[in-house]
Amino acid sequence: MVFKTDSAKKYLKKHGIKPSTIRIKVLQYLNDNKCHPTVDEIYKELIEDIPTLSKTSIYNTLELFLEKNIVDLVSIDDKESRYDIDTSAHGHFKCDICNKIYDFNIDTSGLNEEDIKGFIINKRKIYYEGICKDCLNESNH
Amino acid sequence: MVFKTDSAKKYLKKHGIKPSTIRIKVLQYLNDNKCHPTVDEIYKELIEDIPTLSKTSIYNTLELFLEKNIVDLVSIDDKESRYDIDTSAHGHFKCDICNKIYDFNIDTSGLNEEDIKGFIINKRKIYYEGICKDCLNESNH
DNA sequence: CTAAATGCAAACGGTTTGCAATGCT
DNA sequence: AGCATTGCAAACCGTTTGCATTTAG
Repeated sequence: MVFKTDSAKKYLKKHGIKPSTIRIKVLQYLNDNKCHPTVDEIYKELIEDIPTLSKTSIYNTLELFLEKNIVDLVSIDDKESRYDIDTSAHGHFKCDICNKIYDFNIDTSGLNEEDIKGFIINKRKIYYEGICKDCLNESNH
Repeated sequence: MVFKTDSAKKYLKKHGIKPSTIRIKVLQYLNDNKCHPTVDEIYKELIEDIPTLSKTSIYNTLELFLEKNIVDLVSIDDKESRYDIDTSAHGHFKCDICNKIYDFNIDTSGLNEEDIKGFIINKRKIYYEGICKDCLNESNH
């Protein structure tokens, strides 16, 4: 699903973000690459289109997107931050072998949250680690 | 609950760790301060007892503890790593106001993990963010 | 014209690394 | 003596900062 420039502009405006060139490109990249990219991955891709691009701008843009709640920060990787355009409730699974990150649906509504009753919960981050199916099959060869 | 030096030694040996002075002290610190301390916090405390202590040794020790599975890494704080001597299944709540980290019991057995069926799950990390009761009360004054 | 957005280079800070010094058996 | 542990200093690297430059309405 490609995010046309016009739709991207509208989308940003709707969320109170002035649609600059970089912001539109980053939004489109996130939408086309839902693999929770890092700043570096986004930068390496967009520098092809925008030769004067700086990483600072990527950082600024993602910071703004986080504030406006159109992306989520994924901290499953201890080294660098990843960004997810899918802000709906779901979990992330990281394979210890291939390091791929999988999304998975998770219904947290049934969870017993007695211990933190009366707390305001703004975000639930569910990170699993283990070995994915592909890597398990690989090791059976 | 204080971890006597002898018990700490036994505990380390049982988990295949040679009990050096630093390892014993770090274990005792983690056991006495179950607030998921950072490397810096541990270092600042232990340097009082061991004037020649280096941060590298704290890093080494915690790395070893992680390998031997007697501590868990808590990555709820994006800036620095925290370490938890309680390796039983439980969630962590971080207050956005006071930054305190609360443990809470959570029963993940009821979660629907259909999407990652066939995966080996080694670790489930549950991080919540929001506002804790204390800070909510504070704002009512 | 003006304010916002972008770019650049340096700084920052938690963590890692290589190696020398020390400690333990 | 020999091997593991510890300490030191520098390197590393993702991220932040300050400020100059450019862009857009």
